[in-house]
Amino acid sequence: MARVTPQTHGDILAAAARRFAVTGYKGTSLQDIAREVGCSKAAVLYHFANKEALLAELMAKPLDVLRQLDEQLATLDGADAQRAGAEGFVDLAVRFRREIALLRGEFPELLAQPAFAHVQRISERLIDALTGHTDRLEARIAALVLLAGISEACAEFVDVPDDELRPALLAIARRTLAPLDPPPPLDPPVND
Amino acid sequence: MARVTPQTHGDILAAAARRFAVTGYKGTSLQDIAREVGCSKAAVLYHFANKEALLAELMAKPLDVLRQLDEQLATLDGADAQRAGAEGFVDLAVRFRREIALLRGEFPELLAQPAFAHVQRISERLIDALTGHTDRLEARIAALVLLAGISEACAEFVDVPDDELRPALLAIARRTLAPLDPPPPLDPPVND
DNA sequence: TCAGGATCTGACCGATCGGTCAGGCATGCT
DNA sequence: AGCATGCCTGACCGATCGGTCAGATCCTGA
Repeated sequence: MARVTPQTHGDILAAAARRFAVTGYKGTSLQDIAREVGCSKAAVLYHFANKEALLAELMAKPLDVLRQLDEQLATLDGADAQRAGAEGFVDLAVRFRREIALLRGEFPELLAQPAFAHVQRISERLIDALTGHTDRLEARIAALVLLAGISEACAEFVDVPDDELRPALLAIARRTLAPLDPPPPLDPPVND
Repeated sequence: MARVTPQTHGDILAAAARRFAVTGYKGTSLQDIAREVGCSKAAVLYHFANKEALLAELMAKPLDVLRQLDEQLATLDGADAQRAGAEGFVDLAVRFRREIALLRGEFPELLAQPAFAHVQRISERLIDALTGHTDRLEARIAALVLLAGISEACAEFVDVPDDELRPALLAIARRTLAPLDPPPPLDPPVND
């Protein structure tokens, strides 16, 4: 057998990303990953404590960026929050679209895993920002449509270059989000 | 002949729908379903040939409605197709949101199953209709964002009454879809 | 040269998966 | 009564899952 160097760690990570993106987290076995790398399943578990650790390492960077976006949004309000939330999430989604692809709707279950304990609350705050911190039902629905749609589109159009995907998604986001009642920017909106 | 059969068949179907919606298709075992019904796993497999047959029966009606929508869209063009596609899909998604919820991102894999062989092509034609049969990239992305977003929103807001969810989604769809009423003469306008 | 750590393997584990099977228990028909 | 049929069960099957383990192989430094 091909005896390879410690790049195996990275190889395993890359193979896992590829398989997860196609067959999902639950739908991908450690055997699948090992087969794609060309090593034994035991080798995979030598480099990673368990299957969840693999996922956690794959998602570490995007989760960190998401956390930064969350912090930034906490300082904004109204239309500013709306705009920054949309742009921030589009940037994040485009940049990490391969990582997003591998979550493929397993979100509800994966969020229950320890590694993603905080993501649920962050995404709720993100939706809140996208509504401009209003609580109108349609605004909340629009925000969720947008987040889920962008995620899915990024997973689907992995091969479209960033500089085509990003402006397209930004234009879509601008249209989708309901404009706050006062359209012009300089008016501080009222919070409840 | 048709004896007064216990409602076990329907009970199993309902239990499966509930479990699938929470833990997904792959994430739900026949044991789980049997436990929720209060019968044996073998009883589940007495009423349904296999796990896939359970899913197929759950999705039969929504799939039929989707097929009807596909037929209708084949007769339309341009803005008509766009409008009919959006309204038709919103209606379908709202009406069958519980069924949609149970697909929870397992779409890519489930579509590979025999029962859903044709769905892939239908959804491609639906996206095409939502673009007004243009092939601009942004229009295609917008259509996919909308379809995926609506599906997810319907799965998320299962408890919102139809007469609130439907108009909200229609308004969102109208905003999200790129307008093609003024036919694109030359270059699309550059923003920013 | 050789010790020792890093890397990797095959064999194996218990659990659970989807699915099969023979038979038990009612009930209704003749 | 006797029989057939619909409904359901527990026991069981092979496959696969995530994960463990003892040891083989490699590389490096003393």
